Amino acid sequence: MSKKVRTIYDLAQLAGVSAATVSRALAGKDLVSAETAERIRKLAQAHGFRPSAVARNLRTRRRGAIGVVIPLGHERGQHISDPFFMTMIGCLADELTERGFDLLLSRVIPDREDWLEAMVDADRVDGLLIIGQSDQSAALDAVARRYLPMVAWGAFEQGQIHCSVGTDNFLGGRMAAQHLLDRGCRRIAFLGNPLPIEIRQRLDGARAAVAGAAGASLIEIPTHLTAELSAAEIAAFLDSADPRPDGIFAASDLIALNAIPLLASRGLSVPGDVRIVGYDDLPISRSILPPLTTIRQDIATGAAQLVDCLLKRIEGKQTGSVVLNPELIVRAST
Amino acid sequence: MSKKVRTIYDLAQLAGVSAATVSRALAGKDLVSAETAERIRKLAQAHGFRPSAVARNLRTRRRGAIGVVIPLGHERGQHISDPFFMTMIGCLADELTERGFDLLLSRVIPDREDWLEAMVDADRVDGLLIIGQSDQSAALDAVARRYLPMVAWGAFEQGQIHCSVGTDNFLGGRMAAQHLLDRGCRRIAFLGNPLPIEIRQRLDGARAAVAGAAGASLIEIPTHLTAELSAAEIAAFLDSADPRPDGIFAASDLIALNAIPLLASRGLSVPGDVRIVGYDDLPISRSILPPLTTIRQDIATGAAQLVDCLLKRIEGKQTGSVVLNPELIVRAST
DNA sequence: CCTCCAGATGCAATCGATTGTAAATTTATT
DNA sequence: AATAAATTTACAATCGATTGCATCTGGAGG
Repeated sequence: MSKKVRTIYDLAQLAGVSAATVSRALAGKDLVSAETAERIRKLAQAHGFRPSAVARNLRTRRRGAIGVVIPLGHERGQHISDPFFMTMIGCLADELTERGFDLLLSRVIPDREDWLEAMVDADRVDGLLIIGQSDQSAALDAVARRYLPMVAWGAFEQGQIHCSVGTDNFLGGRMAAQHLLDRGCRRIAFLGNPLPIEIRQRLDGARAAVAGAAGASLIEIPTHLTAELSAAEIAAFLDSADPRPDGIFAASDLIALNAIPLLASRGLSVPGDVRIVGYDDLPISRSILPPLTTIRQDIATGAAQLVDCLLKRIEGKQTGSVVLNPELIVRAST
Repeated sequence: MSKKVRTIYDLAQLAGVSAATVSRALAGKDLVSAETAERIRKLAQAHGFRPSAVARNLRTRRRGAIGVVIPLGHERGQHISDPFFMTMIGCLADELTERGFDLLLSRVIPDREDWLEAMVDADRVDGLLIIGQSDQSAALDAVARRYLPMVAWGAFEQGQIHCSVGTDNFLGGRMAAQHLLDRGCRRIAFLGNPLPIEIRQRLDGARAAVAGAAGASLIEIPTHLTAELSAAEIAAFLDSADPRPDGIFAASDLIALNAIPLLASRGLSVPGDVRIVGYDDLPISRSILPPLTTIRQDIATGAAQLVDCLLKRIEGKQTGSVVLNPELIVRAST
């Protein structure tokens, strides 16, 4: 074995052609004859040669990578354990690799205001995906004015400048509440922190449904931001509520998961005494007892739409925002 | 405002110096006078100029990015919803950005054998972190022979070639079982699929503890690979076991979370009738009812160690594998 | 047998920053 | 004042691939 083939020049020498020909052969251009191309490709394979992505990126002015910005949790943990994000990342990774892009992951650093500008100026990626805009809508709009290839996951609001892809949280909330009403519930409790816009929209949906049902009322219980820490608040509500609710709409499955054992420990059966609906359709929601009725967001479709929009924008086209429909999954908890 | 400053040449012209000086000033080298450097830096700031990372990478032969390989789940979902990975990614992102590296995320594509080779040859990253080696130890060893900057999270086995960082699963398993024994349990059930090496080591630890206790026995119940799907198997075991176990060691918190409602629905109280220990110390384990006793892996420390090892290796130094100690967190479930 | 054309290949500039070394400038020394 | 020493700055090569344009080759057509 001779010395390692590092560059297309090495390979060109081996093949007895010029570097340009090697480059074209490996890129699959039709300017080289089929047989030469084949020979070069075989040679590259044999020597385990892959052209340097960095050099290519410099020349072609394309980065071959998409930046994905996610509110990743650590000890201080906000969404730290929400499986939703993990699933989303997985789906995005699939979509992006399929289209030949790498995935550059970034943490949001909340204490710096120019995090988005910095990302854009660093120019290491062809586009940006923002997962979980929460309350950054204004920041996104500001950047969206001058930077096209950026799409955000989450709520759609009238008047926003940036492009977003997400499910219709209002509709989802209404479906959940309506389902409880259809099952005969009349005193419905909403568990969740309405500060993030997505949650507020779900609450709005629930309000709309309840307002349309005779004799029904909605009790709104703001829980802690972090689902895991909200158990105490839920317990306090359950012990003080009089009369007790006969239906619960939890703004996320994680909250429902916290609530169910609390109900059980108070001798309340699900769905006998209280019916409960979650949101997200986490995998675990299917296997707990009783299996949880929930509103499902199709994450795979969402990820595909995100990437579609982004690629269109990378090509310079404008795209509108996408609002997907959520789906009611009925299980034993109602 | 004149036309956009895109390159150091543009900036050099503005500043009335050469590109080389700009480059050095921005890089903070001491070859340029302090005042010139300051002037250039101000100018760069004013024009929102950042030197191209791609060009720099090409010249310096450094990539400024670390590849993180994770078994990301999608629909077929294996670890799809395990919050452990999300937390790990978050911690790694912190450690890496702090040290000036980007995080390039990759999905494992299980059907291709050369996934690791491809990653290495693509040469887009300075090093690789493998999270969740599961059964790929041999593949890792093969690559480790020729590729230094790679560290894997997970189990350490005698004789492995590659560098790994992880907690002592044997010790963790023994601690969990010993804790149950100390609480007076004598018929202990182990719930978990022992195929992944990490789980097998936990089982081995549990065996060792039980073997050392008079009159105690260990019942090994292999559950489904995916924690979420294992409920049926656990139920089947609970209904057939005679006598019923008085202690349960779940190989992960997720499994314990599945098991607890099953126990409750059979009229078995925790910890009155059955004590139960989990593994991982997920955030939700603290807030369920009863709060779960568990074995905690310190993910933050693990992530820091992973990055430390990797950076040493990028500098060409050898490093040994690191085995961290797990910690028993006692809560109300035992 | 010569010209022409199309297809295949090579030349050389280019992407944007880094850096060894040479040149220019300033400061120190006698 | 003249030279040596030290400090700044500029020149130009380099990283490795891409690509417009020029060149070469071989066969068709006249």
